[in-house]
Amino acid sequence: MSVSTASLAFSGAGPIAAATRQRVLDAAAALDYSGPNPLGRQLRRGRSGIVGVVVGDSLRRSFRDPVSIQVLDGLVSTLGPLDLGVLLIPGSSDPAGPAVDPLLETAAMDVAVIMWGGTTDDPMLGALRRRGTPTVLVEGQPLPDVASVGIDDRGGMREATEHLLSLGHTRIASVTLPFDRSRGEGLVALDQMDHLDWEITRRRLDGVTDAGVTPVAIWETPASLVEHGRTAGTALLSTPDRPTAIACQSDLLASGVVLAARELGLRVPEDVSVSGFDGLDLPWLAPDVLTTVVQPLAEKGAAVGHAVEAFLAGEGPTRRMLPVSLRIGTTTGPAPTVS
Amino acid sequence: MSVSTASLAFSGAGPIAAATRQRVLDAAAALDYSGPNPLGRQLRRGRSGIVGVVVGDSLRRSFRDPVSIQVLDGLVSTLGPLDLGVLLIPGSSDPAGPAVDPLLETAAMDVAVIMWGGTTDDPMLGALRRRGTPTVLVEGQPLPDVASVGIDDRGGMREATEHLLSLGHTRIASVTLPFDRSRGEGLVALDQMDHLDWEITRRRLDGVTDAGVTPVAIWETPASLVEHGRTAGTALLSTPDRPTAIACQSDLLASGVVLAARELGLRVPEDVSVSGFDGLDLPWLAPDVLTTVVQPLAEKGAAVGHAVEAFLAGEGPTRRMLPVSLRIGTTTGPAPTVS
DNA sequence: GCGCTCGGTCGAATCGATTCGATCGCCTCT
DNA sequence: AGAGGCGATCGAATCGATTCGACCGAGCGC
Repeated sequence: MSVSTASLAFSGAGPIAAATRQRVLDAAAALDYSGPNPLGRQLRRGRSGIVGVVVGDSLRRSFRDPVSIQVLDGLVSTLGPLDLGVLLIPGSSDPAGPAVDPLLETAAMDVAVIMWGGTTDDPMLGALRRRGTPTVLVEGQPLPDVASVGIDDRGGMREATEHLLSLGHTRIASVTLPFDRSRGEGLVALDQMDHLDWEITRRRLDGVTDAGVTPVAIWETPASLVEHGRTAGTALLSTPDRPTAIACQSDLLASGVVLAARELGLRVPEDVSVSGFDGLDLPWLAPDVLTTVVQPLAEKGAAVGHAVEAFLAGEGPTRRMLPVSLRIGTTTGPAPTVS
Repeated sequence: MSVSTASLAFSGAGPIAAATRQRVLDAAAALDYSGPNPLGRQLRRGRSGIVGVVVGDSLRRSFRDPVSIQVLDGLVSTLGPLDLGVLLIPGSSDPAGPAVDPLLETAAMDVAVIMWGGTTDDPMLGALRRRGTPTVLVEGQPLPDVASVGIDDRGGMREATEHLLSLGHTRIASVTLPFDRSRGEGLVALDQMDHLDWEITRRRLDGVTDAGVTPVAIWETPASLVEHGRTAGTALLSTPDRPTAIACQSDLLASGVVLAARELGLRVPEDVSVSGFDGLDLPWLAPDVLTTVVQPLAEKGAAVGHAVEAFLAGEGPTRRMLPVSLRIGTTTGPAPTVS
């Protein structure tokens, strides 16, 4: 029998007699041949069936972030039925090392996805453009030739800030995500605002401004983690003229701030109000429920999946912005009356 | 110029004149050819440079587990320098769906890794054997032809239990990981012990027995998550003759039990002692520090990486067992005097 | 001056599957 | 009975890079 017949037998497509098919399968079993070699198939098809996903910077850090996880989960759920696999690509964690992971340069992938599509001059984008790999950017600024998926960060943060204003707060501080790749930690002076290079941080900060608020303090954190929120909260709430409300750019940061407040003997929300961003479930804050801007995380992953699908269908880069909504919990309340 | 010369120019191997090399690169730039196509290279090499990793069952659940994350991180760190990529393969989460993810059957991979290498009759192992893909099993029972990486679960749990014994505890309960794929939740009667199919759960339970203890209650949880620990703790500590110590099979479960105890108004460790397993940092338990069996998570990932490396070097399946150590924190103390 | 050697370049085979067009019977319709 | 049609099978080209052996010219030693 010929190779072409065997191929027909395995693929199932094309006209083939049942008897021949069985004969091929028997022969395959005898030679313990276990189906077509994926590499040959991929070369012929010109498709690897693989989507490279750059998850934040270091894996350890990204994977501790429930936000990334849930988006990734939504993405995988969408890609699975399309017979696409997800190749994990570490972002550049080590400033001394290469700017982009070698996988990004050499691995076979049909489409690349950059979660946390960060800063404006990202070298990863250059590498992908050079290779001609279609790219989906999550939470980055829109670029020509690059598909993007984002949420209404700015509007959501504006809404949260307006909620605080309506409760009578005037001394509002902000705890933010990193400003740039150097990931500083601490108070940001007004004259340092120009090194704000991370798109998502900028947009969420702009939302506060949109509500007409100038924060009494801006605290930058190196990553969205509870411990950094705790550090920020401890610092911000230990000052004599402490803020009465703290708007955080993520739920993990916010929950750290709440923990810090509790440790300092402050009541939430009677003494200080705290708001977050993301809409996570935070069981360890129980019985408190965080006031937060809820973003549709699984849908975001699905939207990324659809953007990938569109690329593979030969359509151009797509652009999608998902809505957010404010969820009012128990961590925000009326501003304390001045004493 | 010829294709072979071009290949030499790009690979850098083989004798090639600098002038020719430059000419090739210029021509490549002119035709905007961006280096060799990975698929052709892979087909020729017979290697895809990809390691398929099956992470627990559903991605959402696995990624909420810091243990998986840290092992995965250690693995990626080891694989990166070897120019190997990690392909994420969802485990079988949906009992109605296919037993193994199609990726496991069709994706190109040089080696497969199964984290949480679970139950004895795992259909994934069959699929991989059929394909002839070398396989590394984490926390599974040793099998011929399959490399394995594990820790001394049994000894560690024995040590933790002996620690509780030395504090005078006699009424010791156990909160366990899932027994089998059905993932029940609740008290396990003694006559149901035979459906204990998950290797890791069995070994950790055996460790308790090794110390000479018969648990006064065994509570099975569907997954290693804080909320399941809280449910278990609430149930076990609400009974009139409650245990004075609870040995948990994971830190997340243990932290849930501690939270439940606090909610019930019980003091830890004065009223009830709690021990965990894994050695995670649990900031939300602060200022308490969990007594736990510490396992080297990043090293475990690295060990998996080395097992992969050994396979690719043509060596047979390797086997590795890593040591654990007991870390005594503030959540265990002398048994309360009987009233 | 002749031949040998070595650095550099080129041809061609190979990895494994897919797929288009061609071929070959056999059945059916007229 | 002859011709047309259709279902089944086969050949051969193709995807793109790697690599072994062959080949060619120049330089060097005898």
